[in-house]
Amino acid sequence: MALGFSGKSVTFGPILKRDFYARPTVEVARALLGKVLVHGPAAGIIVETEAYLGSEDLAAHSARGLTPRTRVIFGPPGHAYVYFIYGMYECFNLVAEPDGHPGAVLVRALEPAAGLDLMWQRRPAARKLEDLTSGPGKLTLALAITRAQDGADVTRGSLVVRQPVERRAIEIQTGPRVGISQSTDWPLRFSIKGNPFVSRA
DNA sequence: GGTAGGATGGGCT
DNA sequence: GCCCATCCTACCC
Repeated sequence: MALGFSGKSVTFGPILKRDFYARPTVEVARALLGKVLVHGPAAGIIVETEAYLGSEDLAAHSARGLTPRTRVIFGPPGHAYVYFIYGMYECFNLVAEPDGHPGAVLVRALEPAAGLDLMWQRRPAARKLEDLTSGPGKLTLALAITRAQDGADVTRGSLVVRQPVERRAIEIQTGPRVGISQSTDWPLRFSIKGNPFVSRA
């Protein structure tokens, strides 16, 4: 069973190629809404993203420069940046911008689209469908994305982003990012307006 | 309906 | 030693 934006079934189209990611981070963050994140048998439609810029964005991990943890953000686009947070959770990003230029898009929420049984098993704390993947730590649990995928090429392999077969018109809601303490006023959070799987209205 | 507080460990100063 | 790009539970309307 697969859900669409309005409950209709959705199948998956071609994998997004590297040039999709090789452009300004904000463009990538907006363009990812409605695309399908697939990891093995589990998949979800991306409904909420945040852009983290390389320069002057003090909320971005890359603001402190290239370190062992942040090296992937400075590398070629179309790769996964996965980091460990609050001692318990992992967050999944897609690297944007040309090689050598930092920039990453945090995927904050998905609409479950495939592998629902697996997701329920991996998310025993979830009480209802809207709880399964409506947050950055929730969706990595549901899709079994861990630091083992840090640096993975998302244009090939088992962790990829696909075009939905049916393109639909969506309205993008823009606002400040969540859970940060610096650069808090920048409008770098994007979501599909009205989608019930967004982490916060 | 709402929120305060705790869990838990890696990264960097 | 402090700061986290978070989530869940308990408890209170």
